[in-house]
Amino acid sequence: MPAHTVVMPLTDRLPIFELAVPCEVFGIDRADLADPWYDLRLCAGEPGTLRTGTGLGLDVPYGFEALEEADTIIIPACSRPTQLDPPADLLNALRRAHQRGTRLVSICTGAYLLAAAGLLDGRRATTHWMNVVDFAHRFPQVRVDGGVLFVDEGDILTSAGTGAAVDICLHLVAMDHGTAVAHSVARRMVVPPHRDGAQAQFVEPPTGLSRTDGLSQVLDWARSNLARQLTVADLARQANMSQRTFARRFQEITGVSPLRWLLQQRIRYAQELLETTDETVETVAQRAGFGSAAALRTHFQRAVALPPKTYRHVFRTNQQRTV
DNA sequence: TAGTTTTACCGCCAGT
DNA sequence: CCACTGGCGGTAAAAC
Repeated sequence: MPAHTVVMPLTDRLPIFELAVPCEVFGIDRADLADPWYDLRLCAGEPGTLRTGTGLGLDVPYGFEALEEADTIIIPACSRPTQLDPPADLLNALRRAHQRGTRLVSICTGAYLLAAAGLLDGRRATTHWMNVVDFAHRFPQVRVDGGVLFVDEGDILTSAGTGAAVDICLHLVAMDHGTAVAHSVARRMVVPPHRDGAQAQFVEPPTGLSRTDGLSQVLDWARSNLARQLTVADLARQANMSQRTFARRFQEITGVSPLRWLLQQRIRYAQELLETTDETVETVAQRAGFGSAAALRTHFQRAVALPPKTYRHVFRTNQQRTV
């Protein structure tokens, strides 16, 4: 099987971080986790040296024609002038790629290019929260959601600012190679496992700590006690809050309701068990805190779009030591 | 697969 | 007045 080709079109004066994250995830050979890993190519429209927003010079090996061979195109953040007046040849290349069925992914303000190409019309999308108002004004046909880390529409994915680049890249790895591999990459990058797309673009208040602290302990506790079939009432008790207040704070901080979050954790743990053990679906269901295998199947099918057994079959094939 | 019981969610509002 | 908590009840969702 040839490596999945990821191509990133770069534009002048782009910020460096959103460029660096996909390089870290896809550009390093991680054949020990999944073989082959990805084939990452950087391309640009302008000949000669490209500069990042901070003035660093980049020699880019490919032109935009490289986009034609991409399985996935990741559009990193771009400078304000590029947002307002994107290169027409790049927009055309993106439209053609979309027609071919290429997976398109934007990071941060890269969403401006997808929107300018008309590819987000009528769809849900996100971008950096600081740009949401401007974006919505410029592209009223796009249903922009400034409250999530990323939006996965299947063939087109858009992610929020800066740090969310990590989340969406790991999300792509999880879809292509399973959650265990994505977790390994996260561990090597020394970032938390992987946040769900629906999670809020939560920004820690300047004074920090106290607001989230009580809750994050409860989340850790819940994650390590999944098998106990915890209810929302149990979590509220653990947090020392009334159920009403707990639900409210939970929603504010994680962006999802308590039960949704619990289900996400259970699904994710079930995925990991399916990938890394030979336990029966019944046992996996128990260990992940589902009341029955039937309940696991229902939720698993809805969240992952595959039945548990099929999922195991797909992702156990190249299962190996994960660091 | 359908039907019943239990649990969660969220707007509303009163109390601090 | 504001900011927050927490109880109630209708509806939606999950569990059985």
